[in-house]
Amino acid sequence: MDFGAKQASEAVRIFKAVSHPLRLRIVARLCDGPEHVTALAEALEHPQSIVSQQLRILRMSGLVAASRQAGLQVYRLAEVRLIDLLRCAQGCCPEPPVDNH
Amino acid sequence: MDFGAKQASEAVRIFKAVSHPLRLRIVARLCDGPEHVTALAEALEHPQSIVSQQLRILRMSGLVAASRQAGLQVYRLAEVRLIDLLRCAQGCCPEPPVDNH
DNA sequence: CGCGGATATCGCTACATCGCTATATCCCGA
DNA sequence: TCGGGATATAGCGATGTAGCGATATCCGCG
Repeated sequence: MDFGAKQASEAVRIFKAVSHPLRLRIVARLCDGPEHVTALAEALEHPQSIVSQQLRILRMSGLVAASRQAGLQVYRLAEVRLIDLLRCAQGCCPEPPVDNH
Repeated sequence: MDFGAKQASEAVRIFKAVSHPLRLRIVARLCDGPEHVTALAEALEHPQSIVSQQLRILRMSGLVAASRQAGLQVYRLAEVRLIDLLRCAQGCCPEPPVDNH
């Protein structure tokens, strides 16, 4: 498998963004649909300021995007392919045996 | 998609380890088979001390393992699921389709 | 033995990130 | 226009990580 230097840093952008338990869980939640800040903070049981801070990091990394709806700041996934990545990471990739070459 | 706090930190262990261009490229290389330190350092064009340092981190994170063969310290993948993860990251995450204006 | 290549570790400085509190900003409805 | 909920940011001390050169350790071979 070959990662060029440029391709590597691109992938690292993603990996870094989810290299934090709270951020990972935020992203995982957003995979199921948009949510607003306070709801995330409550669901994940973290202070609002921290959640907001991590959302900012995710936003700057391009993983999520925000838009205002009904007075609430709603965040959603900005990179759909994250779903595959997370699913792979989550399932511990139980399907390697399937493809026995 | 649901990541429990425990499951999240487990996944983060992996993500963190590859959240560094050099480490990512090392792991990617090891996906194709074991290699020894100096070969990695030369292939990736980095000083030996740095490669060794990152290998140490990867080793401590449990992503790679080392063994001595013919006088050389040979590193290999320790987590097979990394192959799927990297393949996904490589194929899915890096920049959007090449739309040549 | 002891040399020399291979590998690991150390000491250091610079910079990023963490978690947190307090505070600032935004925006809607009354 | 004002109050207040919703959201973002600033500042802080603590900790972590990067990269580097120098040096220490390991180990097979002659």
